[in-house]
Amino acid sequence: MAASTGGRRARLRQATLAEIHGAVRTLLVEQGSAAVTINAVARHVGMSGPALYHYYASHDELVGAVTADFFRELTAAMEEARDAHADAPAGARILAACRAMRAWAIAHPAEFGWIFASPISPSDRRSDSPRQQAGQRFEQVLLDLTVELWQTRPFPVPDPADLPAPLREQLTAYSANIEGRLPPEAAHVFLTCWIRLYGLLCMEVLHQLDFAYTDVEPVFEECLSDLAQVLALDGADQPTV
Amino acid sequence: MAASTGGRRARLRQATLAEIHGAVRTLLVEQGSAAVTINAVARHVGMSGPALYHYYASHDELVGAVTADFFRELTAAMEEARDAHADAPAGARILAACRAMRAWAIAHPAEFGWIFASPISPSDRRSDSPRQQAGQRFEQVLLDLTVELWQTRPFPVPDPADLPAPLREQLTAYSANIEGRLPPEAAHVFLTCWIRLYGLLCMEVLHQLDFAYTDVEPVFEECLSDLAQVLALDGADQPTV
DNA sequence: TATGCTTCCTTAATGGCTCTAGATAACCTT
DNA sequence: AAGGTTATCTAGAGCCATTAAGGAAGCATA
Repeated sequence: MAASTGGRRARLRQATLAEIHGAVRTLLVEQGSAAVTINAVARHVGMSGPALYHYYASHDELVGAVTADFFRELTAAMEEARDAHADAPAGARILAACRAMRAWAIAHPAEFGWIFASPISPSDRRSDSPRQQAGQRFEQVLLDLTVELWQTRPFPVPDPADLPAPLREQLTAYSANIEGRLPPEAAHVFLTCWIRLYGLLCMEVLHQLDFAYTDVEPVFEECLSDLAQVLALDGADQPTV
Repeated sequence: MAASTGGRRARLRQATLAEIHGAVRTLLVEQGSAAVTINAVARHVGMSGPALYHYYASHDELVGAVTADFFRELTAAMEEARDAHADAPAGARILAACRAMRAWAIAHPAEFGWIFASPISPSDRRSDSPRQQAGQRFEQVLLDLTVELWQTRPFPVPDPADLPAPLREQLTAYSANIEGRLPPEAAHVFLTCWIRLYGLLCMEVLHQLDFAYTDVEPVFEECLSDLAQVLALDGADQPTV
């Protein structure tokens, strides 16, 4: 192995990688997922086919790498929204991050499709793949914000005794998995909110709502205000429901 | 064109079509979406490649036809659950149909993936494609039940004046689209419930919840009881919330 | 400076795919 | 029996992913 950072070769390699990723994205956006073939990408960057195998071991790996890019870009957009008003309360920053997520998804539907609706190739199941790592960092954004909210102004949670045992066990495991930063019942509220938000976005981007809506934005906003209520973000010190 | 029904030829053709669909499904389930190629399907039914083009004009059309099958099978499963206790109140039958939907999706994840997460090929965008027609019949099941519920024991709806204008306009259009069987504000409640349910199922089947849950069933049940509350299905004549 | 290793790229080739074209047999109607 | 229809075949063009084998250029060290 040569110098992995800094050297001229390494810089050139990075530039080539960036060019390859750019070509993949262009093909995806302009001609759809099926147009992203090794050969087409290679042609696009002025190489001939097999040369790409010096950068990625397979078509799947290339797709996984670019999908990780998309994940990171989405994450960055949400972090930027979160940090735009760093002094605002956690609740406001949660909403900002959620809106940023949808804005990115709407602006980049093809990319979001790869992030979300991809069958997740076997090679990307291993948790050390770039794709999985980017996914974990993505999840952290809203989790971090929710933890902060929980610590500064805890939201109402159900009595754990009211949760069915199988659910409670899974929540306990998840709570441990995030190092106890949320207790199981708070994790439950977090996951519930997250599922509603992400599920709605997924349906919108996959065109499952076309039969009823031409513009999902108000639906999304209503979902957000539902969540604000669940998380007691309504400005008052205690919810006045 | 020869006789389109009844004749011996027509019967043979139907049998061949069924065999083709069966081969597609077997390949999909056992080896994944990518294994469903024209050639592999043809081999499976003992034909050689191009012969399939006498039944379908393209790979996309074949996939669309089988996806429509899946849609119809899912619809039938829900209708069966709905009709199993034809004398039960509409609310109970709604819940039964929802559970049947999830049961089918869990039992047939690959098929559900085609129904839900397929990019919807351009040829299937036309509303007369078998795929779209099956989709419409599918939507009707829960819509019919909700209409019946609305007529027999109306659920609480928001004041239309509280809905933002853009949303209200879309709901009015949708209400007209379903021939006014639900007024816009009731349609809003229906769509909201529908989105939560379908969105959750979609996330489960696409493995987007694996990071937190190993068994989504209790989450689904909690979602259902949320919906039961929204639709005031709780047995009392009026919700006691 | 000369030698050899590494990196990047090429062409050639294999075997798969979709889909078209043309030919052939078998079947149905008249 | 004749003519049209239907179902199938083989051949082939033009894609694709991937492997193999080799060449040129940069870099490092003797």
